[in-house]
Amino acid sequence: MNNEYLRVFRAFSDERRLRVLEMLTQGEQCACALLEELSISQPTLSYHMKILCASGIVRERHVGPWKYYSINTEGCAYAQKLLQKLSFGGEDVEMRFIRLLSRLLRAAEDIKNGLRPAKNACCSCLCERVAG
Amino acid sequence: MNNEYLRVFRAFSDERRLRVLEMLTQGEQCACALLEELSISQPTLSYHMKILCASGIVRERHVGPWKYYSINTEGCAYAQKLLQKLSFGGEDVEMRFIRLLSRLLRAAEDIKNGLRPAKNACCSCLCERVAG
DNA sequence: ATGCTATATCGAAAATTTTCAATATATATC
DNA sequence: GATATATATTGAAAATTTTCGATATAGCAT
Repeated sequence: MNNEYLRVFRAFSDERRLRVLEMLTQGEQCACALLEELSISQPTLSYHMKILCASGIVRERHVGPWKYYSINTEGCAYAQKLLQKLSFGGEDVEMRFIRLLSRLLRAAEDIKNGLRPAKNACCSCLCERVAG
Repeated sequence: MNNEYLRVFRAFSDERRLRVLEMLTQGEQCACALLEELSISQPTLSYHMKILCASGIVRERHVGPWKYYSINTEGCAYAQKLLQKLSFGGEDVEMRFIRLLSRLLRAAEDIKNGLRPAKNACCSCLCERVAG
């Protein structure tokens, strides 16, 4: 499976990162503002911001020694797209049929060879076996 | 922060769960089909399916001793809504202003008392201090 | 009821993620 | 240059998540 999804969704799977995102919805924030609000150490903030930026959800901007963070609209749109893809998918009926068929054929083979059905042989297969 | 977000997004933050979701986009699948495809033990599948169902992303259906899983469209729509909320947020300019103001006031207080600026006093404060 | 299969739960080990003190790097000021 | 501040990195401990063997529960068939 494509780890693209993981890189993006992982950003949302930690309470501190979610709080950062929540703060950023109120507009651009500098690192020190975030540090003040969350009660974590500076290295910990750095760690989380790296993950958020790597996911594309957050954008960073340097000004002298400081760093400003803001929501990256493009990255969020991409996350939306990935989520949508997982939610509704390709409706690939053909692929689904092929998979089911291969399971049925395997089961039929077993029966022909006088073997007992394998464990976890699946409902569909068993039903077909009964029907056939 | 509301853990609602965490419960939903955590569902997407594991490779095995993402693979399950990917399979479910091709239509309803029974537990044994998932077990066959992923190379994990039965208790592990059970563990992941519980998380997916608890998040509302996946729906389960019993048929005799078997269990069928499918994408829960409502749950996904909800996830979309949460993601959108985090992406664009409330645009609460007022809140942002209040926070900035309180930081400035604190800095001003420090200066009045002849104190040096605290570490991590933040760019905004420093700028204002220079300007004022 | 007994035996069989599918799934769930428990508990401990394994793997991963998060945390922070110490330290490094980068930028600005003097 | 030296000094000070902001952020990054390292490395090891702490916390959390994932994994699976053993076992429990539930449904079906004989």
